[in-house]
Amino acid sequence: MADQKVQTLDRAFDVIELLATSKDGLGVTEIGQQLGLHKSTVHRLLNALSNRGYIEKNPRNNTYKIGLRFVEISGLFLKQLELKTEALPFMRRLAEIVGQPVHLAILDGNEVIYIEKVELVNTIRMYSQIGRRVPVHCSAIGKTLLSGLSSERLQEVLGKLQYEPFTPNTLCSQEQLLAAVQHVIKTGWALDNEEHEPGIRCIAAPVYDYTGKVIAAVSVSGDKRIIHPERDEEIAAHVVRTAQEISKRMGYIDK
Amino acid sequence: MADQKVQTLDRAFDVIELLATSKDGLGVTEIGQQLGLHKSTVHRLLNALSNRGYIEKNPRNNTYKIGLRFVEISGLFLKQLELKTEALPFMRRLAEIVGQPVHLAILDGNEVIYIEKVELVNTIRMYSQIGRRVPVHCSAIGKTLLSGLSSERLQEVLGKLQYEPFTPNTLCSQEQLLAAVQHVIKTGWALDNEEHEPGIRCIAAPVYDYTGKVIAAVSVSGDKRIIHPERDEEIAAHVVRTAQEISKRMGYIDK
DNA sequence: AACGATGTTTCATATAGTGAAACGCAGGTG
DNA sequence: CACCTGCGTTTCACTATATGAAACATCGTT
Repeated sequence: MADQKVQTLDRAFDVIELLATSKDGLGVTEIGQQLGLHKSTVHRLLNALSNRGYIEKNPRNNTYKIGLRFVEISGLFLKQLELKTEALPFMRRLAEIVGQPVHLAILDGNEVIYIEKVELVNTIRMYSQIGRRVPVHCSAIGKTLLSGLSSERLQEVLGKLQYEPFTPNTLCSQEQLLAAVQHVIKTGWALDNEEHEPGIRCIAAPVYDYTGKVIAAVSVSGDKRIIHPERDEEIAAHVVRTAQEISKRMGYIDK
Repeated sequence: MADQKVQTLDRAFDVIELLATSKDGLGVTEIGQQLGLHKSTVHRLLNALSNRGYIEKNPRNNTYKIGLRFVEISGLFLKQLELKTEALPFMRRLAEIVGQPVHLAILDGNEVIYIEKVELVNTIRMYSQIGRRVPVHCSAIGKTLLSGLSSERLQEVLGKLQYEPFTPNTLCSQEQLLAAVQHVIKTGWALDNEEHEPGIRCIAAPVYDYTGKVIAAVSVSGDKRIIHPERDEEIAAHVVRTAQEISKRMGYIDK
């Protein structure tokens, strides 16, 4: 049966999860009392787990806490995570919810590169393609990625941009773009209000990894009649949640 | 017996550790073959672990990999780590190896604050005290902590320092201090060559946490006849190793 | 010194975990 | 299309492992 239990494993992880939420470490008897296990059972499990480093004993007061081996296993796992692989299921779900194409992109120098894209069958064909570069200053994703830069690096990038006007709405100055980036920092999401293509609006949010850095941005794009200004907050909420879920997959630890 | 095994736990963690070092996920039969376990045993363990999220199954190709629950447990643990608690055993060991007082300090604005200190019984009494602030520009710890700042923040701090000369060796200019900080970045450790107290030399190295940021510095201080220039590389190696061990405890993931 | 609580160890016993066997399924081949 | 192979999944008789009651060791408190 797929949901068959293994009693010893369940007990061991009950112990681990209890210790993970306990700040000061717990003793054998205390753990047994909180989990309804005999103290000799707890003692045996703790010994086995500490032999492998998943739990550590404080010999001064005979309390146990989570061991470094958890961090090591987690680190091994995080190191080999592939953003696109982790992101895809969440992007698909977002595409289904909003009914519009979803992109994942990163910053490369002063440009945005799309690295993943999900679109449903009967949505309008976006010009965007995986691998395509788009300008930072007039994309929601660009502003989002800029929001993750240090102030110094941001100034450097802003100073190098060309501010080519694509539409009447394109932000054409450093001041305007800086204000937009600050808005992202404040609200947690960015808007492209027909700034790159006439009739196309876009909403994006940042993706973080375990170091707390912005590593990518995820976005929804579509015709202005669908990504209508009245729906901005609603759609932004979906995009932000998707970005948060991807961040969690990448090991981001909430403060 | 303290090293008594719990077979089921050991088998489960063998599976976990195999998956942690396998990039693409493994199937039931493959895991069984590599660990010398029957595939029905492996299947049961995988099911139990995936029910709790410690392992995840890829339903497309029936392979298993480490699950997000490991990252969550690790995150819970890392969030509540206390630097001083984790650092103390390593500081004690360093003090025993070098035979001199060992400090742990952080940056507070433009000053260094000692937050922990270990000294052996018969070492010379340092003026340093826990809680004491010392100037950034003429301490090994100060230069180490400066090395962890962004370029912009570093310039900001360097611009605000007073460069009060404590000894003939004190670095008295922004250029000198910047060069010293760049030396730390390059070599991984910093030297106070009688820059703060006549006759006292000091060697420090940076401590990182799981985000990859410099959160503290650890140092050894002593009389110049003991912390002799001829011993700098040797002592620096010990200090760097101690800082690396503390970093590892704080969840730092090596690249 | 006595007591109480906790941690540690022992060992008889019950049951949880094991693995052999069988079955289901998917992909490859002729 | 039928057959074969390998893998994943499930079943169940059996036994080896994990359990917990009891005893012992240790430590802090009175």
